[in-house]
Amino acid sequence: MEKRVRVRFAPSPTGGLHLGGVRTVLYNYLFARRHGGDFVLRIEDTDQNRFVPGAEQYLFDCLKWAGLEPDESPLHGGPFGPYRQSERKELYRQYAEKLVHDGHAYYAFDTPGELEHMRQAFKTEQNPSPQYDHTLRDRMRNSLSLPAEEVARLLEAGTPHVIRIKMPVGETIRFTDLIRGEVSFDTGTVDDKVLLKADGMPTYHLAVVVDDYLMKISHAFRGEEWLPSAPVHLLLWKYLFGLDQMPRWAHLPLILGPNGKLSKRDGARYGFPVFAMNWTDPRTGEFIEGFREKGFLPQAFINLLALLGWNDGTEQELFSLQELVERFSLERVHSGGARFDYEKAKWFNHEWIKRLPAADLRPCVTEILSKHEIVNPDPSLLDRVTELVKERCTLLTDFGDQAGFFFRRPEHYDLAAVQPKWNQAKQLFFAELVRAYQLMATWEAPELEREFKEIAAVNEIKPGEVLLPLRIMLVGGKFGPGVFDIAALLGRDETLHRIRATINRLG
RNA sequence: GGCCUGUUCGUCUAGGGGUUAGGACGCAUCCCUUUCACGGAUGAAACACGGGUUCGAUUCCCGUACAGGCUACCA
Repeated sequence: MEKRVRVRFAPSPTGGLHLGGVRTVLYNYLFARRHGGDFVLRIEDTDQNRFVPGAEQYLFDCLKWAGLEPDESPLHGGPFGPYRQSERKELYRQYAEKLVHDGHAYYAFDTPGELEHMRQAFKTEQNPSPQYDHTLRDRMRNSLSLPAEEVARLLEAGTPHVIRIKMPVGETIRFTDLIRGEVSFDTGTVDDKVLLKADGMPTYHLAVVVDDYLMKISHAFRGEEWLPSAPVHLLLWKYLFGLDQMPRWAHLPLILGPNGKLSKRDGARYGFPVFAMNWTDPRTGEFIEGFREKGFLPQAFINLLALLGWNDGTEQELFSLQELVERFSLERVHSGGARFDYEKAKWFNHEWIKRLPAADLRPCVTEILSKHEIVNPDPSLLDRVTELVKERCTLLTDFGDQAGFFFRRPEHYDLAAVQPKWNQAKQLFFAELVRAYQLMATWEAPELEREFKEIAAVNEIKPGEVLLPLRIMLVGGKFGPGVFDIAALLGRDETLHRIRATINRLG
């Protein structure tokens, strides 16, 4: 049977989608598209306590914005559904029972209190966090330590219990990670992870193995934080389905913040977004800023994330999603963690704003302008304005300041920059300029500039002395593109109006 | 503490037994520009440390240091 490439991303809907999460999705997506395979999204809603309303929809909204929509998911459906772990609950128990039956797992009846007691009792200087492992399991209450009759009686009585994997001793587990090569573990150092919880729900360890098998996943990418539990998963594959069926694993390097692993709190602390889109946790009211609302283009967001730990070996840094699909390869993913640099992130965004034509930017710019109470701008004017100012916009939100004055008269004028040097001569100059501009046959930037300079020459005024005042008159401050370009786009009536109005203000 | 994974300019990285160790962000200086940007030029800035292997190690091996992750009936 043909082995198809099927990659899987399995987030938990606990709220928010941070940089590392999006990058994992991205690499999944790129790999799947590159190899003509399927991108499967499974939702890890195992822990009822941490399930957050609205979080799943938020997740899909983020993926949609970034252009990384999966082929199979709770939302899209697919041939191997359901894709929500909670809806697959019934599936897992039989596999856990099979493991018990085959001697690879066991029932454990220890209560949370007893576990806590064990951790305290065996805690030493050398071993600050004792594990439920082969050295301790005989002293706990489980089907390995208890007499068979006792176990049967407890089970019969419906005593709450979990199923734990029985990690073997003295075996070396090896596997080849797609990114870091051969990785090995000594089974004796890994604890007896819970596979099936007392509420009947599987833990990630069991669920991911069972689902990857049932959903015919061929490649699984996840964060490096999962590496320590890889031996558990590998053993589960060996016991349940055979190692030859196991997907290829790739453990992605972590994304680091200014100090240590990037956390959602880093955003507020250092002033940059860490989630794809704005997210407010309904439980705590905690708000985390998103790249989208901060003014990032999805193209830039994808681009910067892809380059955080990967490059194609050339010096190219700007890639469209399509180009990434064509060039992506796991072999070129760096194995070390990458520190997120907001300055570089902004550079990517700036580059994308510059390279996108005005028409592509139109929806974003329109949205930004509407926040400045500018609605229904003339599309052709909007595009010309966008083209003119985009090179000075690093974030989309910059269009508010950079383009707003084309559609609405400035509210504030930096008169202080003009007033001290304002005099009779300049006043006369501008009066003459207004008269001349009224008579001009055309209204193009080069002619406006020529006329301006001629009048300045006649009045024996250096153009530089009246250029800044003109700028203040038109845009209100010391910013914006070339003054004559602005005047040209503003049109004759509006330009003259703003000049006259400001002259009056200057008295 | 134990286990796992990493380590090239401040940051992202290229490279890989012999290189003037390359690029990008950021920074600095200059040019262009009578605003701010864009663009152009130049500059400062790196192979964590110690052993080994080798004619030769930044590159391979072993240690050490440092960093990060994991060490839950969370994922």
